[in-house]
Amino acid sequence: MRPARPPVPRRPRRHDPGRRDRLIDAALTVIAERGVAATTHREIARKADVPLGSMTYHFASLEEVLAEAFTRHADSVARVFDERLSAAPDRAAAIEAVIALVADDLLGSDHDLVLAVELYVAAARNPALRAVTQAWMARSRQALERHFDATTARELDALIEGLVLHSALSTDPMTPEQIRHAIHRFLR
Amino acid sequence: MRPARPPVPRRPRRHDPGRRDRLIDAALTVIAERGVAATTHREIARKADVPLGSMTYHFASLEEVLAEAFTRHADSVARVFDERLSAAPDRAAAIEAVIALVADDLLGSDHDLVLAVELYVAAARNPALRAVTQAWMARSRQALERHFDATTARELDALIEGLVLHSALSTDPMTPEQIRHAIHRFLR
DNA sequence: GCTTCATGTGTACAGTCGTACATATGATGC
DNA sequence: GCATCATATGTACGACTGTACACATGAAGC
Repeated sequence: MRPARPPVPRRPRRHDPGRRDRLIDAALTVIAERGVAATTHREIARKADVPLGSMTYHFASLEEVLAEAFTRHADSVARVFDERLSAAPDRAAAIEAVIALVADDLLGSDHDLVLAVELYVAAARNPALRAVTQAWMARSRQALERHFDATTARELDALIEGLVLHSALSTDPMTPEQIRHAIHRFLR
Repeated sequence: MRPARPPVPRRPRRHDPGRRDRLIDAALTVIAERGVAATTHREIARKADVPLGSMTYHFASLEEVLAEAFTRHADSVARVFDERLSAAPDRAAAIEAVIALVADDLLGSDHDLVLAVELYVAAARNPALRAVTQAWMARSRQALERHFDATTARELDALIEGLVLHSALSTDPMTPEQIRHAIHRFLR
């Protein structure tokens, strides 16, 4: 008799609803840890512990994965932004909310920090991602406009961006007190 | 007789001193046009119109090319920064110099804009490039300190960063008047 | 003029990539 | 139970990558 075909260790099929979601999360993890440049089908699949073929089944292209991942990330950051600001009863509280946003939420997590910058360069080349970025910016500006006039909101948004980016790239990041000082100075 | 080996059109050897410099410039062009991710030995060689082998002769690795390119770019931007600010006789002129820097130099050239963001993400993963970024930041802060105290210089530097980045990514970039307004507001 | 060797040129190689696709399997609706 | 088909899995393919390297050539020093 012919020997049974050699025992190719085919991994058992898994019932895995929500795998697509997990893949998007895995993609975000890979982007944050390794950068968009190193974010490949294979790397994401490895992180999520699924076979390569699963990527092409759930996504039409790598671009689609990136777009979905960044959209999810921007949504989650924007949500925090909204919550912090809508919880502020007055302007003074709003200023504190902004300071907390920058010092705690944005600078508190290297993860988020890197994701933002990665999104920026990706957006520079990819129209779909540029749309994600713009929706994100519009949303945070809108949140600021709950408490500040449109011009102030726009300028403040830019200042926040600068403070975060500047701190992110510095070996000597600004302290929360320095952040507070800069924001108060602008809004004084 | 054996036919002469088919006429492989070997390109004539060129006497080309300064080729290494041209390659670094070509690398900057490729980075600006296509992004770090698409910046390959072959792409740079094509842009500079030299054979692939020339890349590995002049540079030990692609990383080395990127580091040299970004260093050159940072130097050239920092030089403009220095010149604008050292030409300002007083604080009022310095403020105008800063406005001109942002509105004309930084936002005036998509090229420079993209290079800055590309450098930021590359720096996030590459220690050599992080050093380049930090030297650049230190230098621009130092230029600002000709006219402003250290704290103001640092905050202003961050604001500039934010204004530039924010405008770069927006479909609706700030006008020079809006830039002027934001900077005056901060320094008022 | 001859030698030397820095510089210039072409090509090969092994690895990784995105994507396509053939095949397997079990949850679901009947 | 049975059929269906969305989902899961493994693999193949051509394209492109960084890098190594063999060979060519002519400028520079003697």
